[in-house]
Amino acid sequence: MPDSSSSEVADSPTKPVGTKSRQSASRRTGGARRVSMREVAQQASVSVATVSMVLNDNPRISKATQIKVRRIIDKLGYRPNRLAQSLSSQYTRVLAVLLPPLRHAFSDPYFGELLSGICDRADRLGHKVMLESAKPDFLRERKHMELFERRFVDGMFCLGVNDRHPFIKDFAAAGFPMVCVNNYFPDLELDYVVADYRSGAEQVMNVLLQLGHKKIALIAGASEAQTIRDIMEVYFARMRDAGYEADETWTADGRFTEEGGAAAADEVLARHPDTTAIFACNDKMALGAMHRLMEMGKRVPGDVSVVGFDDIQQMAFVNPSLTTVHLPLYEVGTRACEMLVRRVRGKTQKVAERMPAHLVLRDSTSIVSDRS
Amino acid sequence: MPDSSSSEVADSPTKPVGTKSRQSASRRTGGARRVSMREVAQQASVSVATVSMVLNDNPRISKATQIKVRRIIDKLGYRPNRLAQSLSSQYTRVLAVLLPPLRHAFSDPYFGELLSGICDRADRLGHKVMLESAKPDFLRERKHMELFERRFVDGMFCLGVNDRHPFIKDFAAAGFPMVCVNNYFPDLELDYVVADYRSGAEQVMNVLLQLGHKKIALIAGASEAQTIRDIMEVYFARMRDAGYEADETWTADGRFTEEGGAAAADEVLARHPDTTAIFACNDKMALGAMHRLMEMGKRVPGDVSVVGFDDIQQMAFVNPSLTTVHLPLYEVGTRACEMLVRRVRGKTQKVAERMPAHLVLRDSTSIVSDRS
DNA sequence: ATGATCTGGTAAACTGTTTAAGCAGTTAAC
DNA sequence: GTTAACTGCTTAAACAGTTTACCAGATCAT
Repeated sequence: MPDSSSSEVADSPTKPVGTKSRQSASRRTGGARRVSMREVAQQASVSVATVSMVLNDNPRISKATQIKVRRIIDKLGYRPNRLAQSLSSQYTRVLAVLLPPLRHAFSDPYFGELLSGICDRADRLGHKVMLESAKPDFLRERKHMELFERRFVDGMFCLGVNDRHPFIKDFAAAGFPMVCVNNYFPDLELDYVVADYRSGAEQVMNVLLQLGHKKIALIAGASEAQTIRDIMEVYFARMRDAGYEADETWTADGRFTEEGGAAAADEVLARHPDTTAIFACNDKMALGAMHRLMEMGKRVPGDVSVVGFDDIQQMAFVNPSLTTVHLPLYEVGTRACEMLVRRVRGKTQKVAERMPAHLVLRDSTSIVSDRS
Repeated sequence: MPDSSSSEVADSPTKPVGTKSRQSASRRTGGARRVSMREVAQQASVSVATVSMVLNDNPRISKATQIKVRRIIDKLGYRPNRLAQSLSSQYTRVLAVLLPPLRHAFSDPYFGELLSGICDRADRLGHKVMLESAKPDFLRERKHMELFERRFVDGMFCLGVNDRHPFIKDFAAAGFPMVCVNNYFPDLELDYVVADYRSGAEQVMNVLLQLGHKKIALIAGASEAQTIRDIMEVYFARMRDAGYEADETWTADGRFTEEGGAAAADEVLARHPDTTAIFACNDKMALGAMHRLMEMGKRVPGDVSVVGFDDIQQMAFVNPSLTTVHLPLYEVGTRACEMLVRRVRGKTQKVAERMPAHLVLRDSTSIVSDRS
């Protein structure tokens, strides 16, 4: 080592290093010669530091050197190794998306739309997106923390979390950048971006009440999520304000699935056969409920109106097309991404954002029929 | 450097290194002390190589040393840095999924289901999954190659590619591990896993013909995909065999979307108002077609039977529930993942696999009505 | 003429692993 | 009795970058 540095210049410029790295490179990438910074530096007769500075547009490099080095880079087809960059810079420029461990989480348009927004913006901000599923094992083994501790990622998005997921406190405690997407925890100091569920619910209740409905059932999802509780609160408040009956018997848990929605519709209609409207907290449950209603021989919206939430793509094409609340999920995703990146870069203030939702009136709702 | 080895033991074990790394560690992770292998080695009075071997369960390490080192690892809460591991080992254990740049690609249950299978299996095989969208820019800038060249990933899945995507040849040419998911290129030597579209199409044609349909239209997607061409071939062959009319006028391109399916239904019915059955190459187009038919006042399946392809989750809950071909998309995903990992590990033989598809008979199909 | 400042660059330390080579002592084989 | 193969570990060289401290020469003010 002590003498190799002195002999470095004397050596044939291409031979010694070239031979070595050719061996190690060919070990994996059959044929595709791997070029390192060192080789670029040698060919350009500058130091690796200079090459590094050229790549990072450091103003201390002269125009002439810039051009000289860039020419060699192009000639050799050099690409900086991202692992080495990350190891050195401490930034991986990778963000993780933590999805709930539901069987169809990935194929759920709700998560897909959020994901879509996240990915698009991440790409534009120069970040990669990694997918993780919050399986019980995953959390038990603290893998969500390992992602940071082992320098896999710079930051994380949490989708579909709720009060039964105490793990989300871990990030804040350890100071790891995390943004909660489309859910929030009023009593925790966490960054979040949500759609305005409350306003969405208000709009639904307004239209249903205006259409003359008095017997309105609510199909909720897990009531452990704050956004769902927001909807429930609005529902109960507006029913009470209007002077109509509304208690636990008018609600059922649909677990956010089509099957659950169908079962919940059964449940509610068994208890209140005179129900004239069903308000589901997401579109999948609404679809399931609608399907079950029709199986029961009820007409939608003739006998029962149905309203969903989320406005996922397909709902404009089902029969009847579904009245629902449009959530700007894509935008929630992009916004969340911007915030997470900002947080990764060191911003420390808590961020919280609420994005507008609006009702989309389609064919699954109508004026209450008088004979009921 | 030459004397530091002799003084290493004499030095206070915690002080010199500890001080240095505390500084650099605190630079990012506010408070969460970062522990490196070096510190573990020091505390355990062994070399870093030994710690490395302990972690990798190298049999040359004695039981006693194993325990001693592991105790220190636990005590310090040490986690190996994945970047350093990857840099050294040349394996990132990250796989990329390349999705087509469609507006709703992520929220499309078709891709979601494939993705779900890929992610689950990748996780079990110790790999992470990264998402990429094959936007025009992305390909033009050769980013799909950069992913490999810059050591982001070990391998790649290509979903939703077709003949208009010449870039997929690049991987094979450069020797980068890639598996084509649910599509294939008969004349290219690429690994792939597909569902058996041909058999699925046979089953559809069988049932439609058996139900007495003679005027069957086909809504295709991009005919640049081999799997779609497979369906078309089967369609034409079976129509010809049965002695029924079938030419270009009986087909339309639905671009795989609901809107496209609706437009295609319009097109086909304008040309052939006596159509009694529509066979769509995916469920979204089938849904769009069904919706349009009902808007036109046609009854499904009373006037026109509709069959889809893919069997995505929702289709059991739309009205009427959709008869479709169930593709084992989740399993295609898992299988593709197994193959890619094997390929990354050095397996060189070309792999090609076809997974069985089966018809799911639901309410959107019926015997042809005689009055048409 | 001389010290201060600026310019453009280099050497070396640093990020945190893996792994090939080596080493001293023991045992087995020829 | 020499060679060979273990054993359990260490050393040092990779891996491929970033960054900091320093340095030689040019410019400038005094």
